Amino acid sequence: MVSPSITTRANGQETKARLLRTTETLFASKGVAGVTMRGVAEKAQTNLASVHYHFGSKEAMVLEMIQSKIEPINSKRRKRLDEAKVKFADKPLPNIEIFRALIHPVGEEVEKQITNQNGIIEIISRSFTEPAEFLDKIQKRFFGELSQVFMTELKKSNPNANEEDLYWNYHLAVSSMLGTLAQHRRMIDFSVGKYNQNAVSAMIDRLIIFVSNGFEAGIQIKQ
Amino acid sequence: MVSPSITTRANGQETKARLLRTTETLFASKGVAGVTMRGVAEKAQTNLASVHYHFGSKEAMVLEMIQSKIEPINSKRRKRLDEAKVKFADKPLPNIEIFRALIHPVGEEVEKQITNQNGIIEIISRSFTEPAEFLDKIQKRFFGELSQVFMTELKKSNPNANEEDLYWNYHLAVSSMLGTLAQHRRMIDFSVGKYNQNAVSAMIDRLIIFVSNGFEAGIQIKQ
DNA sequence: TCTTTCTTCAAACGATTGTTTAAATAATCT
DNA sequence: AGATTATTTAAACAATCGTTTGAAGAAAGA
Repeated sequence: MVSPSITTRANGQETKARLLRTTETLFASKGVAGVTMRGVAEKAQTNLASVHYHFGSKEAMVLEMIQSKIEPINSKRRKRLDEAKVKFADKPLPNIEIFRALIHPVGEEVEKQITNQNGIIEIISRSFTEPAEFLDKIQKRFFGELSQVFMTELKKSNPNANEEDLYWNYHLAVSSMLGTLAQHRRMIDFSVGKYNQNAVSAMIDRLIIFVSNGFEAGIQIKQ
Repeated sequence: MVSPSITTRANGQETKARLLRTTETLFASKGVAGVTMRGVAEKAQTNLASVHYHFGSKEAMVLEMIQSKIEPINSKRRKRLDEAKVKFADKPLPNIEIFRALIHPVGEEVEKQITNQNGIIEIISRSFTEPAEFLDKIQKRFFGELSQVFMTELKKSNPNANEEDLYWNYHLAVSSMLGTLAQHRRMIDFSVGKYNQNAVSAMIDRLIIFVSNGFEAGIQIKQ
């Protein structure tokens, strides 16, 4: 028989999606330790074993959820970088354009969520305040290759800079970005009551300026 | 068994110190989740229940250990700030002096440890890659009051700056510092084989420049 | 010495965790 | 339809954790 689209049975894919959403919520509010197989199963209104059936393990489930959240951002990062290259027509990019391509997509993703339930910011934030073994996996998986792309671009834009300086300050820039995202909840204490999506956007814009200026101050010209 | 020691008995205080050192080692290498009461007891060659006897709970034990590591750094931070005030004789401090007082003591503490076993950097790093509930306690306990001191000083040094800009960029600076310390292991990938205490010192110096320049770029002058 | 206090010990408690098993149910295919 | 596959279910497994208990041991005070 046909018409598989009209029939809306609980065909596993739907359950899986429901499990991922639940994982998202739990992870955003309590981190990886707060994601328990039983908790996910219960909140997603299914059985404990079916969670293993769909993902194989807890770690695989959480990583798949994180991937679904970070991948779109990384795509935008590459896209933004490419657009900037076109715009500047093979001339070396200003550093701030490179860091904008790296950082701004995070803000865009935040704004995309009208119903700002389990914010992407919370996901990212939690991702970088997790026990180290977990964190390492995330970094290698979602940040390794991307870093090389951006590092290459920074070299092009700063051909006369000491290479060691470039590496160090790129490291500082990325660490600052991650640290700021991870620490974003501290902001709530500052901007009492005013914490919203605009506040996040403002933070992102400020972060870009902060980071690119810090970066440029740190690289010295050869000779 | 035999002649435990010529000098003293195992009088509790000694056991407690031994437990704290063990906690240090485990925490530095595996984080708070890697600190198990049984593991600590075993490595410290004492009994499980005696760990509770000395600390009351696991959390209290870990926090006491962290406190013993962070307190000296915070003392140095205040001292450095006071010294700078004296040096500049009531004139407003350059921002970089303020950030140097905030950040440099971390590097000093690293250099102090000749036998660089469970480095202070690892402790701090782990402290900021822990589940959020734990992290919040650490931040409030070891960073709340200190932040106000430094914020006040920044206001004095930038009397014409927009106060909102000051808050935001101080937040960015602190987050960058914490993020960099937390992410320090990424450096190992960069400086293969060359990762040592000098590398940490170099990182600290670069971080100070990075942060103070990022900060200054972010604050705009009123009118 | 006797007594009191501090410290250590073995053992169990109680709760939670990720994972696996094997049977039951639902959907799909021939 | 029947056979096959995909999914869900209840139940148990196995391991780990922080904590508590009550008694034994050691040090210090009287």
